[in-house]
Formats: sequence, C-alpha cells, structure tokens
Amino acid sequence: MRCLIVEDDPRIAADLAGALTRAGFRTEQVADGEAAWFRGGTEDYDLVILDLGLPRLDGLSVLKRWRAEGRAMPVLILTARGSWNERVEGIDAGADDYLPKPFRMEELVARARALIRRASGRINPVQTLDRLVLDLNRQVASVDGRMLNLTPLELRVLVYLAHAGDRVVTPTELLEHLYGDEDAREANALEAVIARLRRKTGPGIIGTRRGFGYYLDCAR
Amino acid sequence: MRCLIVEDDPRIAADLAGALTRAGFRTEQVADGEAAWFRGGTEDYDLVILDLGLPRLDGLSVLKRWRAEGRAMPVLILTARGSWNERVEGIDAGADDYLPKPFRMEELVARARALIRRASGRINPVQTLDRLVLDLNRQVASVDGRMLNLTPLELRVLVYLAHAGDRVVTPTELLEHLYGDEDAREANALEAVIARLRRKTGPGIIGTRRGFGYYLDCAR
DNA sequence: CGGCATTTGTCAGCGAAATGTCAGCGCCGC
DNA sequence: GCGGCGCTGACATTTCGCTGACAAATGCCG
Repeated sequence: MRCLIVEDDPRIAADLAGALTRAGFRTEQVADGEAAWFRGGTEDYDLVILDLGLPRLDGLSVLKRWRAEGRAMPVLILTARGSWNERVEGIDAGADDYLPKPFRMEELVARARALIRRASGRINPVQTLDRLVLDLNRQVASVDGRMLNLTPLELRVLVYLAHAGDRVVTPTELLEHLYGDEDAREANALEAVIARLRRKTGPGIIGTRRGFGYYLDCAR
Repeated sequence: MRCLIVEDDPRIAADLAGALTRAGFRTEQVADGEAAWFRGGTEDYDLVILDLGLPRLDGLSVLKRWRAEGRAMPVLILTARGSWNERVEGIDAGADDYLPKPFRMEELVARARALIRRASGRINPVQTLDRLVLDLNRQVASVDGRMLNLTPLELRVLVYLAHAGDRVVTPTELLEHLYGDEDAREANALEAVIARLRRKTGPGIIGTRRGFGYYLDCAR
C-alpha cells in the first residue's frame, strides 16, 4: 500500500506519515502543488492525502488535473473545520472523501482503509494521444488500433512521456523515474528500452531531440 | 433514483425529503429500525440515508443485517458531530459514507450524488462473464456450464478478479486482499492458488501479463 | 479425542521472458 | 570531415512465473 502525502506543513506531514506508516502504508511526501501533480501523475499510489492550501498550485487544481488526465486513485482531502463549501467543491473536483481539521489519527487511518477498500477495482479511463492509446486498466498500449505487447518497463516509459505531454524529457529524468537514484543504470539501458519500444510502436511515436532528450511525437 | 430516508425526528426527515426531492430523488421514509430493516431488505433503493439513533433497532444493527444479507446499496450514515468512534464503527459495519450533524443540505445532496456515482455498477449476486459464471449466493462458479469444485480461497481469487473486470490485478494487490498485511505469505502461495485454479477452470479464463499481474481473460 | 480428508503453504527447480551490458556503427551538427 | 551522441543487434544476466511434490494446517466425523 503506497500512499502520497501532500502537505506543506512539515509538522502535520510528519504526523500523517507516522500514523500511516504504523498502519502499514509506505508513505511518500511532497510539499507543493506542482510536485504533487507530477508525482501523482507519474507514479501509482493506492491513496493520496491532499491538503488544499498549497504553494505553487492549490490542492483543488491538482486534483482536477489528475482527474482530467484520467488518474483515478482515491484522494482524501483535508479541509479546515466548517468550510462546507470547500468540501462540496472537493467532491465535485473528484475527491473521494474529506476530513475536517483537526482530526484523530485513528479516524484518518480508518477512512483511509475504507477508501482503499471502496476504490479497489475502480476503472481508469483510457488516454488517447492521437495515434497512441494507453489503457492503464489492462496495462496495454496501442498505436493506430494495433496492440503493442509491451513489457512493464516499456509501458512505464510511455506513460511517463505521455504525462509530460509535448515536453522534452531528459534521459537523466527518465532514468531517475525508472530506477531510483540508489540503483542507477548505465545511460545505455534506457537507450535499449527506447529502441525496443520504437521497434514495437513503429516510427512517429517517440521522438529524439539530440542533446536534450525524448518526447512523444504524437502529443504535439 | 429511489432513496430511503431512515430518520425518527419528523422535522429532520421532512427537511431531508425536501432537499432530496428537489434534487431529483423519489424519497420514501421510515422512522424506526425494524421498519427500515424490512424495507431496505425487500425493496431496491439507489441510496439509503440512515440515522443511527433509532427506536426498536439501532441504525448500526440495521446496516449490519443488510450487509449480512448481501444488500449492497450505498448507505450514507448521519452521525452526531464529533463522535468519531461512531463513524469508524459505521464504516466497519459497511457504510459507504457518513455526514456529521448538523450539516448543510447542499452538502448532503453533493455527497449523495457522489455515492451513487461511485456505487453504480456494483456487483450482482450472480455475475456472468462470458464463459464464467459466479454465483455468490451459492458460492459456486462454473465455466461453460460445467461446475467447478472450488475451494474458498480459489473462489475468493476468482471473485476479486471478476470484480476488477478487465483490469490487470497485481500479485501484491491480490495478496493483500487474500491475507491482510499482518499475516503475509510468500508470493509463491498466490502462484500456487492460481495454478490450482487454472487446472480446474481450464485455459482461457485466467490470464497473466508478465510483470504486471493477472486478469480475467473472459471479461474482455 | 484421534484419525482421515481437504485445503493451503512452502520449497526447489525449470524455462522463458525481461532487462542490462557491450561493441560497433551510423548519422547529425558543427 | 570529424567527433560524439545515440541507435542497433547480439549476448549475458536477472527476474518472474509455473509446476510438482511435500509439509503443515484446518476441519470433519465417528
């Protein structure tokens, strides 16, 4: 069970992480909206705890963006006590639950568990990027309607590029995403993956910008 | 959209009925636990609003009885403000959501809508997935009309996969579902179960996507 | 309580798929 | 033309999932 905590107050974040870790979650933290959006969009979490007041990009916008991109993981919003309009907005934006501050850690954990129970088996919409279609439910991709038989690593690359949109992604960034910083690989490992991917997708899907990185050709 | 309101205070019940009717629900009301249990158990509702403090039979017991009988409609519990332990109990009893009193009617409606959105497509007592038929009442499964003599664990795997639809389920997720996080098993335990299952179902039912997980072949 | 049958977990080993590494080459941009 | 980045194919290695046999746990019945 992997959980992303989005909270800018380090004290609260630490409390949350503590309670959830004790409850058996693996927790990761980010403290601003931009980072939250990116992490939640590229990694797979079983649960997200989302504070609304965030620097750089507020929580509701983060949530809306995730849902617009088809990310369907359960999200529990932390709201200020009594701000019922915030709650309604949150639900409309695609939140699965909210918890008014202050709250008991026991309750947070109970609701987290319930959310996950409820959310398991939820459907992730498919992403269509011109010729490329990504279906995270079935873990498959297709180009021009032709199924690609992708390996896990290959699919992860494709999903990451898709999330980046038409932005050029540096090899370093991709390497860091695929493997952590701890067990790094040769830069060539990535090139090999890309090569195998291209052999399956055919030309016109993954582009190279010499000296910069890779991008999704069909996303622009 | 048919909604059952279980509430013994006539004023609150009237308010609820008003708001929900304006929101497009057909509402029906009962004021005590016995009546609630009977109505909810014999009629089909899209949503139940359930107060916990009820005469004759308290709300939690009603809910537990419904769930024990296999009634799966979404239930929104009304709790007294701040009684967080009551909320936890409610969730454990099978509630889909709760709302602390007092609350705004706008919020109730928003949450009711969200609940129904979430609950639509919930499992049917007898599921037919192409060649595979699951009967949860009798706890049996059959393929091409041929009965499978499944063990409890095997059936649980099949039901979970069926619930996931055509989604690919990771071994981790399945393991966590079958056993809790507390008494974990070797990953191989699952593989053994799958193997035995496949021997009984024959080929073409449970598929593997190497590196991703398992899926129901006949659900796609 | 004890024995039997069924269910379930563990182990070791195998084969195949996925991934990493390497060496060499082509091609882009200067 | 040249230097180097990035691509490619071949090969090595690692990981993953399946299988069959056995052991442990569970449950049932007398």
